[in-house]
Amino acid sequence: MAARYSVLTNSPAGNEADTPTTRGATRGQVDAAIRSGLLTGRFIPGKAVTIRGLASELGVSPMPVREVLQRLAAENALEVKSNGRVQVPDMTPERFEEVLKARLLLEPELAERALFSLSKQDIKTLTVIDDEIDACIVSGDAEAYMQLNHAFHFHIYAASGSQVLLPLIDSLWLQFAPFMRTVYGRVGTVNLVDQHKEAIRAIEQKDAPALRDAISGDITDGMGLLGKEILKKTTGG
Amino acid sequence: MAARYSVLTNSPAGNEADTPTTRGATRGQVDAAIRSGLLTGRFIPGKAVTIRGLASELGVSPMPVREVLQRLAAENALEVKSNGRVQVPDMTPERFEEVLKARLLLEPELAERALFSLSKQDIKTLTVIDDEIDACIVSGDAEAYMQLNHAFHFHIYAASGSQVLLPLIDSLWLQFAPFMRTVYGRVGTVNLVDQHKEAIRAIEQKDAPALRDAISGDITDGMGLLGKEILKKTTGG
DNA sequence: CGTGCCATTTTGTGATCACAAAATTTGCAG
DNA sequence: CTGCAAATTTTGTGATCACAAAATGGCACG
Repeated sequence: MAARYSVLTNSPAGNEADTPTTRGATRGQVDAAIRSGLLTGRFIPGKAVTIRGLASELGVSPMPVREVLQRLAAENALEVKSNGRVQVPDMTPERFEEVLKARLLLEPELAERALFSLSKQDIKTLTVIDDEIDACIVSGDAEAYMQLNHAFHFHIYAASGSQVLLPLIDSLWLQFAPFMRTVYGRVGTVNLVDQHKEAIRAIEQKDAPALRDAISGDITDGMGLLGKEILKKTTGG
Repeated sequence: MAARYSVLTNSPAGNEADTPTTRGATRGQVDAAIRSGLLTGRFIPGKAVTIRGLASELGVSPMPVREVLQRLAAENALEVKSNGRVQVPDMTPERFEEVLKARLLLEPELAERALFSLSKQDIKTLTVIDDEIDACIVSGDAEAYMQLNHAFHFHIYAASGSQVLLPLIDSLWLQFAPFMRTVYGRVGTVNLVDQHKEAIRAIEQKDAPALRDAISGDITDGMGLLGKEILKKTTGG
């Protein structure tokens, strides 16, 4: 069977106007594809991912996939088992509690650092994103919700220009996102509440403590309550 | 010149009692070698590292080096520039301040989590390490000092059994270690003071707040004061 | 019908190759 | 001597290959 170029690659010889000069373009596309898949929950925790499988699915050789998988394993988004097999890590209560703690330590801090770099245009963008999030919650589109929730948070964080804290938070999101997707698949999205509007108000008023509280509350509401409950149930039965 | 198997590799065909079953042994050795080199300051910030260079230096093919470099780049220990070149990132005041902040947020927390897992044997080990550190400070052996200081901190942190916070802190150390090495090379090690003895005492007495303070103080003393002063000078002239 | 064993297939790993882009050196003209 | 351009070397990238270990499936035997 001829490898059917499925997703984000076209003919490998004819890219003239695309990104011809950029070194490592293929790797970048593979990285973006897998990363996006993890963040929106298209990879199931515990499921093994194979180099050749992803390579043929993306229409590229195994080489760039190998490198990207190593990258993601280094960020603890994927797990390399002792036999070399790569899989999406299973969530455990301990891991979950640690991710929650780390998020609560780092994200409010980075949000505050971004506060005075956020323009009126940014506020408008955040409002648009939050409206779309509300629509996804009622429509029950978990994948779109996750993508937009990520966009909301990282639109704030990215404004900080951070080079250290931001990658750490990136790693955290990659770790809990696949698990949260399974949670939404089980309990739906209607129970979701967010403190995004409080966050937007705090940004408008340049109120740092309020922004910290909103981010903390959003993390606790969206992740803490929901996830802890699920983990209790799954470990119990 | 024939590639002289320099460091940690022997004949590739005769490993029977070593690690024959372990998958990815070569990559693991390359990873350990480069990581150790970064943590002890054998790589200079701003200096480019080449795949083929490291490969021939370690007596392996470029393949495992490529993957390890991608891993370390994902941890922000190395920087992949737009032309594909890989180099040790230069330290900037902004980066330094962020690393310091992140360390102060994460490391006291992880130390506290490890507190009740630290045995009397661990305390003895820490005491031995700290004695060796004192010897290195007076003898001026910066490389050994850095290796031991890392060992001291991570012997505590590792006891926590953390799977999330520990890798984040790992990434932070890889980011500031090469820079700190250049600092010690400039101002020497005699000015170094550490709060390791206070930390050991807090562990003995299972005093969590005291341990947090000791770790925070150690970070501030060893990194904050020294590094900020250096960065001010270098950016000023 | 269950269980252990063997053949087959899948998969990761390390090595090598070909190519293009980038850096470096060389050479020449002003 | 200086500055620019062409040639050479270096370097990263993607692809393919060979091999070993692991997983899978089927088959025989109890």
